[in-house]
Amino acid sequence: MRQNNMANLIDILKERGFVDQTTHGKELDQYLEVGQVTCYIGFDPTASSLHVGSLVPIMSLAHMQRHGYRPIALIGGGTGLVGDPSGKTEMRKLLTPEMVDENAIGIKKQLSCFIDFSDDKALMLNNADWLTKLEYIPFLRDFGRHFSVNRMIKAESYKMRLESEEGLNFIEFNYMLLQAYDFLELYDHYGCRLQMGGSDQWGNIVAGVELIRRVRQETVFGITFPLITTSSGAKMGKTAEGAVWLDPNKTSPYEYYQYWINTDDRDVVRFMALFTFLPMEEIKKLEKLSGADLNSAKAVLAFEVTQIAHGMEETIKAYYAAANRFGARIVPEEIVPSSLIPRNGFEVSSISGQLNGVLPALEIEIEGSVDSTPHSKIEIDRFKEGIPAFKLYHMVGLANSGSAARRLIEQGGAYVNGQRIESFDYLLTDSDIVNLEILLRAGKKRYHKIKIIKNKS
RNA sequence: GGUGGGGUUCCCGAGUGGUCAAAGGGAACAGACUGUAAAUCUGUCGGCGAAGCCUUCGGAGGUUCAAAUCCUCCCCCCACCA
Repeated sequence: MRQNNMANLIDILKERGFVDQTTHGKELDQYLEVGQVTCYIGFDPTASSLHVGSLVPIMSLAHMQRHGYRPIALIGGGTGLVGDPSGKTEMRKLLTPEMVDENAIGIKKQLSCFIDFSDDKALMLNNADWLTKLEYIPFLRDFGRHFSVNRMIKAESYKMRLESEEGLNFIEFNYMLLQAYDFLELYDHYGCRLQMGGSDQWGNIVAGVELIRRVRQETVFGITFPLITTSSGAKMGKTAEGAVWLDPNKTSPYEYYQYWINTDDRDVVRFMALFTFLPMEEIKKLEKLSGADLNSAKAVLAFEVTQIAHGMEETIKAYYAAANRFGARIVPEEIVPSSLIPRNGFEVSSISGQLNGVLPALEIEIEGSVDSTPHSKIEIDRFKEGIPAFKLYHMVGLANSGSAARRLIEQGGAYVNGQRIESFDYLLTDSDIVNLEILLRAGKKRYHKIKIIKNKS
């Protein structure tokens, strides 16, 4: 699926919806045509995992690499100690160096799923390596003098904070200089001439571009991505449970798949362009679809996006779990032919045949546990005297408290093995066990399976 | 350091002694409708096996039969002045 035609990368990124602003227009085009491009994006180590909100930068680096360019993922181990105020209404909690280090490790691992770091085809660096060694006075004298406070306070990225109640304190105000210095460092040591980032990073990127012009008399470039929101106006990747993480331990592949399959109709095409590598010609054809016809496109989207983050095996499992629960979707051949999604419903034979050669080992896996519905294990003895439904719902996490579970049940949103339960203290006993399982459902689409195990003894 | 304003339940924000688990809005959850979509309408929205009781209004004390509301000290934020 590698696209080796040398269509201008900018055009490709633009076509797929990655570009908000760029510096320099033509000169940037020329730079990208020469090849030998090294570009970087910074990632904040504010958590041990990245989430869906970081997918745009990640995918853009992946595109860079697919075009033979060398991406640098810069972990903000140093800048994370300061905190970026750009576009934020309030100050972030300062991270301790220990937290930053720990988070950086998790992020490195995740980026490796998207970008190939072998043989220096891409680099992963941590700006703590140089930022923490800076000395204050030399830094101020060498670099501080190149920054105009007058200009800085006019920057859009600080504006929100300057106007807010909370204001902006000095440590945060410094952030821009540090990020500019990063760019210089990467330019000096790795020949990196392109920085990319979210649209809130514009000010920081331009600061780096100008610093390098002043101290090295060289031109470097910047590209920003648009802030991706869903059509209903929310930021990407937020659900009731919080962020949608890329770490399978924080957001299971099943939940991840479900997040994408629940994409708003209006977002399907746009998201497919941004978050998959599927060819644009095929994606564009989907624009004609409307209404329920988009559902098969959503399945493709969920399948592909999950596959990129979690691999084929986990994706198949999530696909099966969803098919079992909500019915399989037939995905016609003409819908995004490049996608490997099973197209004939969910007969195992049809899919394993299709995938032969792609992932030979998979066939065995499919026969086993293909269902990745969230589940927990409970000893059979506990059902001898029975467990009240609202307690069970609380226990397995389908409700956050006993009260929430009562409400859920009293409002008619609780189902045991597909049967709505009428009273909050309905007693679940052995008679509710089917094939050593009990299937709980909350609302329309949250499921939890209880697997019955023998008593420990 | 001085003066003034502020810190309320997930968020915004009302509340200045009992009628306050705390208005209103948003988010969220459930139901109806549906396509695992959106929009809409209805209900719910601190905890407890639910009777009543317990915890909550920056923190710690105090006044009072009664405190988010009054007093004292402390912490934090903002504005202006220095």
